[in-house]
Amino acid sequence: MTPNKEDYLKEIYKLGGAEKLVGNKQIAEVLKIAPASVTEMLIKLSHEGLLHYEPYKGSCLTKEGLQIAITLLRGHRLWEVFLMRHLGYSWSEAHEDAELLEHITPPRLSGRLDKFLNYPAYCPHGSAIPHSDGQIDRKPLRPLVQLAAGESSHIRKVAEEKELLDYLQSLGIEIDGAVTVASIGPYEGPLMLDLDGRQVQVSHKAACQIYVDER
Amino acid sequence: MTPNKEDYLKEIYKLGGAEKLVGNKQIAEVLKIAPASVTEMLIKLSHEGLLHYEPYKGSCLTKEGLQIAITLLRGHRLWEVFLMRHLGYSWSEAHEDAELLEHITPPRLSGRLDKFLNYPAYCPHGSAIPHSDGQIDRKPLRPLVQLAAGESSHIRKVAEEKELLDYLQSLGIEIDGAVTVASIGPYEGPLMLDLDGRQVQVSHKAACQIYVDER
DNA sequence: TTTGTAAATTAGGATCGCCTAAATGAAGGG
DNA sequence: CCCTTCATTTAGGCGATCCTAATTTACAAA
Ligand SMILES: [Mn+2]
Ligand SMILES: [Mn+2]
Ligand SMILES: [Mn+2]
Ligand SMILES: [Mn+2]
Repeated sequence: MTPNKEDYLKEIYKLGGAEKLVGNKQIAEVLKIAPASVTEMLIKLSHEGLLHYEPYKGSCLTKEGLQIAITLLRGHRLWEVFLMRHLGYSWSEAHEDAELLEHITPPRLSGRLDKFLNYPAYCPHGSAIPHSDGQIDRKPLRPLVQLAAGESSHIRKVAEEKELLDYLQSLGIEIDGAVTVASIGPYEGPLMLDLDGRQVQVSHKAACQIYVDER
Repeated sequence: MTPNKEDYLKEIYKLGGAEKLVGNKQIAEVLKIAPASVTEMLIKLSHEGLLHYEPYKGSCLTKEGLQIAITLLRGHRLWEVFLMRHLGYSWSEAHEDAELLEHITPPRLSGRLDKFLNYPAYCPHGSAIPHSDGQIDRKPLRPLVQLAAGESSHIRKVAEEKELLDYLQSLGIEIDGAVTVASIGPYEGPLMLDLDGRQVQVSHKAACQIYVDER
């Protein structure tokens, strides 16, 4: 296992590779690697038994590949908690450095870090932290953009992308904070939100990447 | 810069490459890489301006190479403090995992870790932690094995090698602890030490790797 | 059914960091 | 000063991972 192979597995997982076939194109895009190189690596990973590869169709993770992806996500999210809680990192900084730390986090380290942090259930961006046995507590969520004007809910998760994270943090958006959609601009216009009495405007695109409780 | 190039620079530094020329043989040994491969890499690193390479003579670090080596040592030792102080690692475990963490520790991270740890001066094994400007507070030390029977001093540092660390920690040897050499076995025989009233026997080889105050 | 388009694969190469085996240089003892 | 020995370098290769360009396949619209 090398850091880049780990990233292949992790990204395939994030693209839904635990349930369905993921196309090479998407993998090439998120990893910023030429499609031809992705084909090559996928064949190698399938020979290693980490994923099922169907030429011209796509790939999905095997049990072993899934295990590696989840272990990686666990390390990533635990580090994010540490970096924000104890070192004063911002949302995007924590995500950035955790991207590297995740690759050198053997079970001994993630286990002790987990204990030190008092077994956090979620990363600072709201994603569930897998347990050491690979179990993940999922919560059903829907994008904020699906709420109708006047509807209220609680922000539970935001997508992890540097620019988005900096944007949302500068707006003062917080995980588990209450939100009410005051108004929705027409033609994918901005949404006006009420956060604990504070009025905040967010773009339609950002609202697609913010998740709130379902129902 | 890649992790292995960083390790070349770090090991050259530890072999004295900041002051004198270091031979390829030694570098090959500590890195467990074939001498031919070392030659090749040294030439590459010299083209990158990180060290001065004199064929058949040896190498010494340039200012830039030294900077990288010291930054690496700083990250390594700060992580060791964190791992032992907060995660309950042993001497050898801390050294092992820090070996990996050091390579993914940008200044932002080491700076904040340093602050979180309240600016420790030494790693758990007694080596000085370089400041962020590269400054290192040296203390003059001599190996314990140089003490005469009856002489007393304080243990300030131990060499960082897995087996040695496990051995010394199992004996209850501690940095900054008082030590008196009770007796010295003949012909490189074991030393009997008095540690705060406790009698402990250590091998000659180990006594070569334990450092106490000079004079 | 044909065909255009996007996705995927194949072919051919480059670079990096490592290896073994063979050749060469340096340096001290005789 | 020569020779032995050990350190070092050179030569030739290998596997991993990435690339570009060319070709093939899949799929859906016409
Ligand atoms: Mn990563
Ligand atoms: Mn996160
Ligand atoms: Mn290292
Ligand atoms: Mn140390």
